[in-house]
Amino acid sequence: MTTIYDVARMAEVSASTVSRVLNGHSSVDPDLAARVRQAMSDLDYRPNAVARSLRRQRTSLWAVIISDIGNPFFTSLVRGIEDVAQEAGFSVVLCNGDEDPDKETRYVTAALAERMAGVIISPSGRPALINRLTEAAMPVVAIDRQPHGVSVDTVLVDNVHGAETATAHLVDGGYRRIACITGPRRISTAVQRLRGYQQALRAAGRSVPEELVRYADFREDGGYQAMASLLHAAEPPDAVFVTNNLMTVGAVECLVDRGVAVPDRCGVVGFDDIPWAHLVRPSLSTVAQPTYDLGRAAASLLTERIANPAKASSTVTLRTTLRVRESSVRSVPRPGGQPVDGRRRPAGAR
Amino acid sequence: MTTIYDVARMAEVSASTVSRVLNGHSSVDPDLAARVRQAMSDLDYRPNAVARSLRRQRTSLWAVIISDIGNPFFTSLVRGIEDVAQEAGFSVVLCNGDEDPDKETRYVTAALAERMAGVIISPSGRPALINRLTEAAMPVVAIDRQPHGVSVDTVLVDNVHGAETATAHLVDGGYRRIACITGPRRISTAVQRLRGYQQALRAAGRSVPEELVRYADFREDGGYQAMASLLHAAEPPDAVFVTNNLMTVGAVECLVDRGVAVPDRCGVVGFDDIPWAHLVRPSLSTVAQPTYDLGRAAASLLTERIANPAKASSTVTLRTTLRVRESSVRSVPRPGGQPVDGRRRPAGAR
DNA sequence: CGGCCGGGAGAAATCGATTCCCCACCAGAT
DNA sequence: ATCTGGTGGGGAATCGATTTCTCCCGGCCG
Repeated sequence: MTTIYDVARMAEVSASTVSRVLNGHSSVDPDLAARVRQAMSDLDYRPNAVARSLRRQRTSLWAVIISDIGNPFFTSLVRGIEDVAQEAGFSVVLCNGDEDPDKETRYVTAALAERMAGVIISPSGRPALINRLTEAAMPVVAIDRQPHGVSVDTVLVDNVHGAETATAHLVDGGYRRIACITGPRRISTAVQRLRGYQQALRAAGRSVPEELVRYADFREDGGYQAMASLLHAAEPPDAVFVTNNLMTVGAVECLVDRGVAVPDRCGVVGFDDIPWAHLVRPSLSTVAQPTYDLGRAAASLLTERIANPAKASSTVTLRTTLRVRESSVRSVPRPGGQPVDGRRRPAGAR
Repeated sequence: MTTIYDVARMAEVSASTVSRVLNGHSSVDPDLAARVRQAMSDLDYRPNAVARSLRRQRTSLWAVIISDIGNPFFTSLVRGIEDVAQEAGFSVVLCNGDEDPDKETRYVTAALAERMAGVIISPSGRPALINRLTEAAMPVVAIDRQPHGVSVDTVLVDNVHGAETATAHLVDGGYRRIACITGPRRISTAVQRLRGYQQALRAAGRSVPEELVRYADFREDGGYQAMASLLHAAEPPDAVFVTNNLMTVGAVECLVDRGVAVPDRCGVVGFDDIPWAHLVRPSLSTVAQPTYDLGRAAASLLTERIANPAKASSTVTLRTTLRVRESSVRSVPRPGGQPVDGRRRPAGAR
């Protein structure tokens, strides 16, 4: 592996001069600079980023710790981050926390040990991890979820508003008993989306049916179970608002399995889009998050934080968009009516 | 930031001893070791991985460069890699090449500059990138696609066999004019899957209908266009084998848009599973790849290569599994018959 | 004409951990 | 009692870049 000294020897200058050419911090005689550049290309010299990081006490890598690589929510988010990072001269490495606190801890440890330039994290667990980062003076941006009791730059969507819009859409569609499947009480997004649902019902002059609210785990199977439980209620719902994409998939599977026609006997709106929402039959109405822009916003906050570690932390909130598809629009707007064309399987199929 | 010298001072030993305790390479007096460990925990000492890497000339990070973070093929692959990496004491960082040669190049450059311990790459472009890695003596494993003209450890699936099985399944189902939508000729998987299709037809005593083969780009839209083109053929196909997941989605969309009933007027089998294949209506028959095991196999090869850089490179090939769902099984096995219950939309809907 | 200023380049210190080298010490053998 | 062999631990070199310090030289001003 060629070093800066090899280049210096070949160009007949000192290593200091090579470094100066490399970084352009100080002016160098054009002739010398040309010789150095020639030598660098002749030797195919690649600076050792490890040595540079050690001396500079910072790297040019960002760690992006996401909670589930399989959740499509993150794919365009990551693109947004990457695009901004690249403009700012950073490289992005993805760490798959996988909703596993141990794994998440390991990646936070690695980010600290490797002295990465910054961390963008979608915090799945308790706030202690974020504290470890901030205590070590690591620039951090939290994304998607608001960490409790920690002062840190955060990027969120307007969960309350998005949930209100979705619920209001179901109300407008003539659905009368609207249920809600939400996530764990300790997670801010679950709480806020539930609140939006409640506010929309109250705004429409309805009471909030506590017996139609289920707390699940944000996973596909949790959505399935919660939907099954709702169907066993004394008076089952005729519509459901589900607060994340994987649980929406589970809920729809449950409805299909039980032969409940969507959207006619039960309307469905989910929070957070999925890429194949239009392929699923019935296609799913969703509250789409501006994932690419979330990524860009988080990355911008991180660059600012790195440039100015002392600045007060801020929160950026972006708006969601309601995407109305088939699952929330009755083919014939007949409140309480019979299914019209909803069955995709023989009745009674399990 | 506390260093090894702070620990040494507090424990009243030399830095060498602290290092020995840290790494356990040499035996240290138990009393001293205890003092050192106490000091490390008192000071909350975290070794600086950058300094360690510089001295050791290697890091404990693997770069996994995938061609498209949005393709579900990679999600469980990455889990397989992570599980093995963790056992071997490595951390995995994901790099999203995004089918963009420039991005891929940047990540390869970063992996080299950061002197990462190894690289697992799903090569999207030309083999020059892999050469840059091997020339720099970087341990590399290629996954999914066989790079041309480079000697490198590789993990593949048995594409020919998988494609044969899928095509044979369509033959057995009574389909008579079976088309194939494959990928670019320069990509090994596209070629092999096409070959499997051809072999299965010949094995069944059929001729290979060249006019029913389309070369597309492995993207959703490419699949859509190819399917549209097939439907315009003089004698359209009554079944299609599609050689990757995104193109399968596109092909099915096209069939739905044109009101062609799946599976009755046109059977579909795709190569490579998608997580929501069972939710799409009709649910999609696919050739599933053992993605988790592919990841494990790649990671194992990489650990071996790192342990023994001189060993001859090898190729591991894993078997695929045919998942038969609705899209390839006629509700009534009536070769050439009319659609039975296939229409999900009014005929003629675009 | 002399001193001061500033630009440009080399020498050397530095970042923090690892590891080679060597010394001190102790046990066992001659 | 001396020599040998082995072990444990400290000192210092090392990894490869950056950055400070220092020196030299030329130009400008008093």
